Amino acid sequence: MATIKDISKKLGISVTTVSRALNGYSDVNEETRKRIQKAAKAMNYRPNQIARKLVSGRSGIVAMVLPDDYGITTRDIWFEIISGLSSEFSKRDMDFVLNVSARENILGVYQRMIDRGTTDGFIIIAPVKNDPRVAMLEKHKVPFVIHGQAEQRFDYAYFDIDNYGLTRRSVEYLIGLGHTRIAFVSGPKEHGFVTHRVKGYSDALRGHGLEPKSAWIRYADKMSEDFGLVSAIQILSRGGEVPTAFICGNTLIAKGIYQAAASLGLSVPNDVSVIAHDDALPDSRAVSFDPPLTVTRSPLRDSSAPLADILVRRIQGAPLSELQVTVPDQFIERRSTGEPAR
Amino acid sequence: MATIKDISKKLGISVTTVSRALNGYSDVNEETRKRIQKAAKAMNYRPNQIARKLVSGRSGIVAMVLPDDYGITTRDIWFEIISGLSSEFSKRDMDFVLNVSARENILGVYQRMIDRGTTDGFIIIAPVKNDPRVAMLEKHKVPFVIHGQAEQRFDYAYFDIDNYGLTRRSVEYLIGLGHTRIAFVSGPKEHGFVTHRVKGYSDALRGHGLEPKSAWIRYADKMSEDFGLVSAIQILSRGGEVPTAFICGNTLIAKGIYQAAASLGLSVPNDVSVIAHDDALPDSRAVSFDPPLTVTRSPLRDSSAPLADILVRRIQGAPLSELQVTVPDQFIERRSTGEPAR
DNA sequence: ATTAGCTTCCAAAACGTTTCGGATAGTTGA
DNA sequence: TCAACTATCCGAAACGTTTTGGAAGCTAAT
Repeated sequence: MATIKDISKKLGISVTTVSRALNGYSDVNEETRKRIQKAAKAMNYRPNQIARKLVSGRSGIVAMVLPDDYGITTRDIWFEIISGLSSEFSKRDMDFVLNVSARENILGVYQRMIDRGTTDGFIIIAPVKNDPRVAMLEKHKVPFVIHGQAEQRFDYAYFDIDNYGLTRRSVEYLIGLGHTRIAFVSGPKEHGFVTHRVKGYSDALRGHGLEPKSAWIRYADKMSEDFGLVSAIQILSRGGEVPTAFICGNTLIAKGIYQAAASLGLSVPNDVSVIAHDDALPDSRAVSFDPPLTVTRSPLRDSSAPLADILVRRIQGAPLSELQVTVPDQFIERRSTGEPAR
Repeated sequence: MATIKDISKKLGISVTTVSRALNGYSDVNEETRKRIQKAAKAMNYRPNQIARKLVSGRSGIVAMVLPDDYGITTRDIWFEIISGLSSEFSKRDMDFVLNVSARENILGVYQRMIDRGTTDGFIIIAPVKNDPRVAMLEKHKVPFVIHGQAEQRFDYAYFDIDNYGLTRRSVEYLIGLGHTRIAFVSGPKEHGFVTHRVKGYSDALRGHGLEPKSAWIRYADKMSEDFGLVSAIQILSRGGEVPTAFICGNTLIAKGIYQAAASLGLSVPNDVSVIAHDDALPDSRAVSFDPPLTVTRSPLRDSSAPLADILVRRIQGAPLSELQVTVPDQFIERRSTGEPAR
């Protein structure tokens, strides 16, 4: 592999100048730069990343650590995230290191990677309250970006959708249709996004003089079709008042609720309206539900590029204030929502 | 972070000796070594991998590139492989870089990674005939290991199960039970493992004076439940002779065949025997089929460690002859196979 | 004619290791 | 006593970059 020295020797130009020419510094004559670039291309020169890292202190390597169980949803979510991130970092000429390990070893993996010091930064997904990963990375001053918001604090880089607003708008929309009894089926309590969604849901209800009922708020360990099915049947077959609408943490839960409704002889949307948040995974398409599902939509795939950007800029030392991004989602009205029966 | 120099300075011992002490060379007094080790621990010294790599010429990084479509089976297979490999390399203090990209860009990704030169070696999975990835890596003399065997050639490192023997034994077993009409539903023709399996299947039949019928050999683009279902129905509802047994490339196909049998009012194993190859993915457990599925079994998970070993040794320059491994599988007789009806 | 400033270049140091080729002192063998 | 070993240590070079701190030459302003 050609090195910078080879170019320098061949052209009779100092190593310094070659380096600076190739790195776009302004203190080299445009003509010399051209010559150098031409030679570099001719000799198929590629900067040795290792050497570069030794002096710059950076490796161009970022990492993500995943649990080997399904996590809160399905492997499809992991895969979607992995795909997006790996290709985004690849575009930026960085290496995306993945480690999948047993949940109980994850902190150990972080420790080892931090110790080895080959990793410029980490991406953290599915943050929980007082996330120990965050604590560890902060302690060692390793840059990271969180997908989602874990804490009430705001001194870290994150990218998130507007979880609060998303349920808030769903509730407003349903109330607008005439609903007053609205259930919410979401994910595990300890996850930040769930907290925010519940708050958005509750605030919206209270804003219209309705008091949220705890029996109508369900927290899944795993946001699956099964959980949607079970929750809906439990909620709908309990004595007394039943909800006329369901808000779902994802489309899988919605699918379970469709099934529950069918099993109970109820129709969507005539008897129950259903609305879900849609991560737009390639496999479960809300539009091909029957009836097509009304959603708040923010494609998971769209988070990859911003996450990569934020992490890169964090590594370069950009101020935190620029690295805290919340994006709006899209509200898509379809046929799973309508006026309540009576 | 403490460096070797800090230790050297603190102890008044040369950098060389510190390095050699820590790396277990014999030309350092045991007592000095103790002192150095103690100091290293006290100062929380971790060798800087990057610096180490600069001199050794290796990066400690291996990579795998995957297509972003489902590939021949499901994402679960990818995830299983990724999990296994990433944790194996992690154990070896190496970084596992993953890149998921559109199928048509994969060669470009390889090219870029090769050019950057930060990758010590690659793992190639699901090889096809005249695989362009193999050609490219060979051309650039980059070490790699193949999961499976792609070619008739034998001058590359690979790890594989005995695909030929696996179908061969399945056929022998079924013939032993009295079957003479046996179908085989497998994966895409261009994949090496399919070729080998078909050969094992055909050879076994011919060995007993039976001629394989091309109508009873099915090649799936995607080894899915759907393909099993469709294939079985097509084969079983065709006029004339129908098979009394099915051999399946994986358990998903078997599941499809179970469903086809049920739909056609046929019983497993009374009307059709079913036997499959089982990669032992955590989600689809052959033992909980109804009836439990007879399989040739070789857990995909078990291939991670050997693959990692082989690649590491390839990178270190071990001779190819030691790096070509085929492992036997386990034959597990369950209740999906029996004597043919008449 | 001097100073200041700009453009263009470069030698050398630095990053943190490993490794090469000794050097020193003590011990052994003849 | 001298040569040959052995055990233990070390200086310096090397890996391929980037960065620091000028230097040289030229132009423009004073």
